[in-house]
Amino acid sequence: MITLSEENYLKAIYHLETGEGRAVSTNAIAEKIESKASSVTDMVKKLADKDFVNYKKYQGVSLTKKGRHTAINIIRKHRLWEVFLVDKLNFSWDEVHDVAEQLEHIKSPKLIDELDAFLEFPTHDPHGDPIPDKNGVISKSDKIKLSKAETNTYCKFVGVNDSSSDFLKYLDKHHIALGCEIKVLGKESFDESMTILIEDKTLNISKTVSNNLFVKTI
Amino acid sequence: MITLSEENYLKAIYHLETGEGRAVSTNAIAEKIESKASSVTDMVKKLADKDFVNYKKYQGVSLTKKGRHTAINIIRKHRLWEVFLVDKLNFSWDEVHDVAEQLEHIKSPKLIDELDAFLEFPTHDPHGDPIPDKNGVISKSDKIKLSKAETNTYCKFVGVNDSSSDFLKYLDKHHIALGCEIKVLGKESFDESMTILIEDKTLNISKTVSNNLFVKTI
DNA sequence: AACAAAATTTAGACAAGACTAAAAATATTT
DNA sequence: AAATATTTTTAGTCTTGTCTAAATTTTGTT
Repeated sequence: MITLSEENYLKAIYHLETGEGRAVSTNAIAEKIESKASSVTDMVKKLADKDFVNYKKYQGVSLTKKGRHTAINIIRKHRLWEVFLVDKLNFSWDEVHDVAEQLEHIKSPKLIDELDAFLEFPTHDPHGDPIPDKNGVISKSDKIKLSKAETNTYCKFVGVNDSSSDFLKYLDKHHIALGCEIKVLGKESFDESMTILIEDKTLNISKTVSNNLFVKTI
Repeated sequence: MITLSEENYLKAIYHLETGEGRAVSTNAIAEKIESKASSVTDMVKKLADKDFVNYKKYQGVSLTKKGRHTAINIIRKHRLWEVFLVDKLNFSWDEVHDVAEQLEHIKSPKLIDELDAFLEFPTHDPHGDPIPDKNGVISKSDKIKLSKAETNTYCKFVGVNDSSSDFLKYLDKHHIALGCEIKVLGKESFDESMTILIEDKTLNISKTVSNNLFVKTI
């Protein structure tokens, strides 16, 4: 049996591991999980005992196959619940995270598969992140950061990097919604801000914003 | 903030309190929650500190207004989730309990009201139990135990007393479903078994069964 | 009313998960 | 390569929720 706390650690380690190539540091986990490094050391030992992670003192942590599988399953649940909340219960994309953090820990062999079917097997959550399938396979995507797109190219907005409520509300305010078409009109070299055409309006966005929008060129 | 454990205690106390008229005993709570009396004493003190229950040493426990309100809200969540599982996710009525026990603890101001609306404001759960409304009001019903029904009366099956998986499967096997019409054909005085007509078939049921079926006379 | 039985509470212990402060190992700088 | 800074681990403590065993109160019986 896996505890709620253990699940949260695995999820954090998974996200850190896929960001960075190498073994995840104690400090990085502590920051992500908003705890202290000493607490992480304790928990990581427990996870290693249960064969969820590989751990050598002072050398960082990596997920085992079992650990990765478990983490992906939690992420699958999280994202499916997000789709449910938005599609069926009128939540907006900036409201779903905290509730999904709770729902992702519900344990039922049947529940998630039925939910998946009920939602008609969605492939992406409301923020554009891919939903792992039953076997833990995650579809790769050729999305890039908008900040990397060339001037005068057309692209489609397919996901966010930062899914904080504040950022999502900023996007709503400017009518930037998943699926929108964007034309890159130009970039300023001094502050790396960018001018884009979206929904027939020109808009100037900061580097921070363009770095947190994923697009596909079309 | 209320913990998961505290919520489970409140729910247990609520169910025991509405069964019996008087204050709930430590032992009764321990049995319901499958723990030990000493653990109950500890927890009950904490609940009293937080003004969820009234408690005097050796004198049993009763819910305060705040405690009852909290308990009813948990029961509302439990029953709404049960409806969701049965109506939308193809769970059968004997499969929902364990999952609903987990889902009832999800905290979100918005989630339950939206779920309620999504389910079109159901009044009863899949076992025939009433769903408290937003304000904690529970519809009273004139249901009686089938064992109390007179010979030769007609009635409608509206709820179960025992909602254990085994009992529910027994009912499924004999095609006894919520809403069925039942005619009481006779009772044996020596073992209090009962012969009924249901779905055009006669069936002999034990006292245990007739005691766990709620009906309304029609 | 006194005694036995049952129920309840207290005292002390334990596991999980977190923390602080101090020690140890690794990284970085000069 | 030594000195310093940073990171990580250890040691010891705390809280929550549970337990067992012993003590206490209440209840039931003669």
